[in-house]
This record gives sequence, structure tokens and C-alpha cells, in this order.
Amino acid sequence: MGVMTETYSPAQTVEMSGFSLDTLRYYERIGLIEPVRRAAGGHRRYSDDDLGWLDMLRCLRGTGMPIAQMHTFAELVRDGDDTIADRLALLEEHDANVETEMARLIELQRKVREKIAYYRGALDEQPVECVRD
Amino acid sequence: MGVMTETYSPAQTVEMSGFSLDTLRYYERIGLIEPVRRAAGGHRRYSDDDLGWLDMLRCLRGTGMPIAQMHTFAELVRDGDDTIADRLALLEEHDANVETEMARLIELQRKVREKIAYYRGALDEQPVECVRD
DNA sequence: GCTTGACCTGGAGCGCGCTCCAGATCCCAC
DNA sequence: GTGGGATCTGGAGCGCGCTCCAGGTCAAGC
Repeated sequence: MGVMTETYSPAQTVEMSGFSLDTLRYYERIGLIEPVRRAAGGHRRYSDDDLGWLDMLRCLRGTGMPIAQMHTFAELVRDGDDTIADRLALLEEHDANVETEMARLIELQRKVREKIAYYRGALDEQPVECVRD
Repeated sequence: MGVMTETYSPAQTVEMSGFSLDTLRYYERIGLIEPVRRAAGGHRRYSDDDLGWLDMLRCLRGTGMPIAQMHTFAELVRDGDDTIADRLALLEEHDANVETEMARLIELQRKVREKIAYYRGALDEQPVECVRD
């Protein structure tokens, strides 16, 4: 008796992947996910592989990659092993974008904090009301 | 002869603020910016104060604050000096949100880099073609 | 068998934040 | 005074990424 590959219901997959049910179906519809295996009655049964791929999607989407680019990546994956260099290049470029975005964010956060500091100062110099006498 | 307060044309303001012309007008329309002073013919003349406020907006927007919340902040500013504590609270909360968001981003970036490392490995083990002999 | 809840499909709708457009006006250089 | 570019207004349109809906099917417990 071989080790059965686990499968998961849509509800379980929502739970485990962090995507909503609608998003899972949407991703499948637009081709970000390969057609998911179905149980007899037509209900989806996600595999561990599917879960792995969803994790990849979560990483990419969660770091701001546009759907269109994720689509490109998905196609590379479909096209097999000799696209690995291309996938690597795509991920590296994305990583650089994320890095740039983080730098931008850090810089602006610094400025926000300056403004916070300014308001703290303003608050000290102008207490709500002077205590009488 | 007093020091003239500088004013700036829309084009200059686009240049200096980093917002597009349409966005500047949009922000004014929805009340994120107070009605801007006008020259005789009705053309806008942005002041240094306006520029300062735009810089604030850029910080907030650029760190992902939704327009609605920026609107709240703008109202506090309009309501005068005794809203400073509220403004401070709002900024501090936003700062915390930014911090959370950055942590999320860093964590996912780490995972993206793991995937990159994996692909680098896969590439090494499967070089494009073996050199003959 | 029946109920109840999970799941199905195709397609419409939406929230956000702009962005674009038409048609008019202004302003400056020549 | 004329041409051309900058600017004006009000309103429509859009790109993205979901999210919701109606109307139906499937599955498990009683």
C-alpha cells in the first residue's frame, strides 16, 4: 500500500493557503493555477503540489508582483525544465524591485517619523491647558 | 520691501511634488488640499505652504495610507491646533502599520530568496549542455 | 428520503486611485 | 493681434484584483 498523496477540499485550501475561495477560483480561471483535480462530483481536490504552488504565488503576490508577471512565471513553469534560467532571472529582477520598494518605504517612513517627532514637540510646548496657579 | 512668498505654477508643482497634474487637481477636488490660490485669470498658484502639505501627503500616500485616512488627517489639520494630539495618534498608528507591512514584506522577501537559491541550485546541477569531451 | 451546508459555474459588480477627455480660456512671445 | 502652449472645468473611463451573486449540484448526518 503506497503512501497516498494528500488532497484538500477548497475550504481546507483556503485555510492553508491564505487565499479566499473566490481568489483560488479566479487564479485557476485566469491560468495562474493549472486546472485542479476534481473528485467524482466535480468538487476540487487540491494536492500538496497545488499547495506548494499556492505558496509560491503568495510570496510573489504578497511582495507586489503584478498578476501579469505571475502569469509569465506560471508559463515558464509549464514550459518545463529548460526555462529555469528564465525563471531565475524573473525572480531576481523581482527581488531587486522588492528591494527598491523597501528602500523607498524606509525613506518615507523616516520622514513620517520626523513629522511625528515634530508633533510631539508641538504637543509639549502647548499643553492642553495650564493648570491654574 | 518684504520678502515675497514664492508661488508656483501647476507645472512647477508637478515637478516639485512628484504628483501628476491630474492628481493635484483630484486631491483638491476631494478636499485633501485646501482650495489653491488663483492668479487673476483663474490659474492656480501653489504656495510654499501648499508644497509643504503636498510633501506630507506624499509621505502618507507613499507609505500606503488610504485616501480616506488622509482625508481624516486633513480635517484634523483644518480644525486647528487643539487636534495635534489626534494627529499625532493617527500618525503613530500609521507608523505602526507601516512597520507591520515592512515586516511582512521582509519575511516574504526572505522566502522569495529561498526560491531563488533553489533555482540557482537547480541550474548548477543541470547545466545547459555538457561540454563535449 | 431530507435537510443542510459545502461547492459548482458564468458572469456581473465593485472599490480604489487615479487618468483621460472635450471644449473653453488664459497667457506669453512674436 | 495671433499662434501655440499651459491651464481651466466637469464628468466619464479605466486598470487592477478581486468579490459577489444567482441558480443549481453534491455530500454527509439524521
